[in-house]
Amino acid sequence: MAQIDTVERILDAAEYLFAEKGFSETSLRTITSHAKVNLAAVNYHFGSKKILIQAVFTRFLDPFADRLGNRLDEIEDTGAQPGLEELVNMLFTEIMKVKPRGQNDLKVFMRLLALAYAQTQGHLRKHLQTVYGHVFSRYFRLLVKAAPDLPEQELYWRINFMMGSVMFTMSDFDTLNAISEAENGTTATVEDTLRRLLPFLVSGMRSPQSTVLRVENVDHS
Amino acid sequence: MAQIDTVERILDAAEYLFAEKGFSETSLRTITSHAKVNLAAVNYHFGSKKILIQAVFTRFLDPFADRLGNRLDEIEDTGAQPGLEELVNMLFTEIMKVKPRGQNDLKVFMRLLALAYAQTQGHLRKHLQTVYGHVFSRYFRLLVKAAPDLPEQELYWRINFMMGSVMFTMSDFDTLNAISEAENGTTATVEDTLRRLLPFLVSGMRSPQSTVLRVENVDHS
DNA sequence: ATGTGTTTCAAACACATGTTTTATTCAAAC
DNA sequence: GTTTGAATAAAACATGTGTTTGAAACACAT
Repeated sequence: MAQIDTVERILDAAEYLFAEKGFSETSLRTITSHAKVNLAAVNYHFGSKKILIQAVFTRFLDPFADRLGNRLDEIEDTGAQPGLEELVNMLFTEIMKVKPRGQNDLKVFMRLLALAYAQTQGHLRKHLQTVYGHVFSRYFRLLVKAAPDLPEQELYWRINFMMGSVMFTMSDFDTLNAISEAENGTTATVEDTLRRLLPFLVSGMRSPQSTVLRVENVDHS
Repeated sequence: MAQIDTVERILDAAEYLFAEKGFSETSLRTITSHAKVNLAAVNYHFGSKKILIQAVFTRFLDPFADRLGNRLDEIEDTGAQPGLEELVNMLFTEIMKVKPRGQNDLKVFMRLLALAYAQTQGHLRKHLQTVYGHVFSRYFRLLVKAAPDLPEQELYWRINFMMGSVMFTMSDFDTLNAISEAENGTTATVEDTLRRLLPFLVSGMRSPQSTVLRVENVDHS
């Protein structure tokens, strides 16, 4: 094969540009010219733009899900019962291990994840659900076991509150960081910010239920 | 003028469809046919699609910002120093007062807000910043005063963690609620979920700073 | 060298988009 | 009744899109 890295170059450019502008807003022509590749190469190698989008996610989500799965295996093997902080910390650690592709880095990874949620790209959500749903279900089950004894639906929502903090913060990281620099002269790395997130999230998960809602679920002690 | 409500009908349809699919993914033809209005009406009444997008936000953000501003005036007049929980509660209360337009409701409002952040629609962010930046700055300053004595940049990030939880949860509310129903047979209203958010966020804001940042070291190579 | 299957390339295709144009309709003012 | 200006309608416009085509270039085994 000539130009063995054509596929990789397309993926690198697509990854970067998707994170920058979104899926619909990034044309194949922008991608291919940025990757210094012929326009037809995308449809030749991938088949369609939809499949290219999925391929971008697969490339960094596959090893991520694998590593997360291994961690979960270890936990189940040792029969350990990790606590809330330990679990969140584990997830963050695996997130930070995501390998930068080309000039792309962790921010791109996080922004793509957030876009996958926000942008109503129906096929993408379905794709990610069927491919990675199993691993995340396992992780969620551990979270449920580790959480303080709250009603299941309370826990469910709190987990999503957590996800929201992480997704939003990371996807808008560059903007937020720029504002931070302008206002108090400090900048942060993605790792710094994840470390800041950890106690925030753990405290949120451990917070008492709102009194209004606790009415249905009275504790007479 | 004939058909006095043409503008309103366009705004109703656009609001609903933008929230459903996103801005780039919603064509003017979809909007006008949904609003039972001629295609050219959008450019005649608004000038361009970009301006239509901004108009959709202005219509529900103007009264919202006004009410929030009034609340802030009251606080400054009385010289009160509201606490964290009080402040967040105040914001949520104002959010829940946002009037449904046509068949649209609070979910549409929240989803549009989240889209404004996620979708890199540069002109929108700039527009919202210049029009509503002042009110939100006032609110943020109150938050800073109400927060426990943390370094300013710590506070800054935590406020954004909060925003993330709210935005993400509300923008994906329908999906999350559907999953909740499938898994434990319970559904929630937007109001329920905001009430659940309140203690979660307040606890997060009050969490101790992590002294030892115990995220494992990672080598990217 | 030759032949073969793969990859690249320029061009064209079919279609959807936002926008503009031109003509028509309509309600109210004179 | 006529006139005037705004609102609507249908059509065309210009452009950008994802995709397909068919020929050329290429690597490589025979």
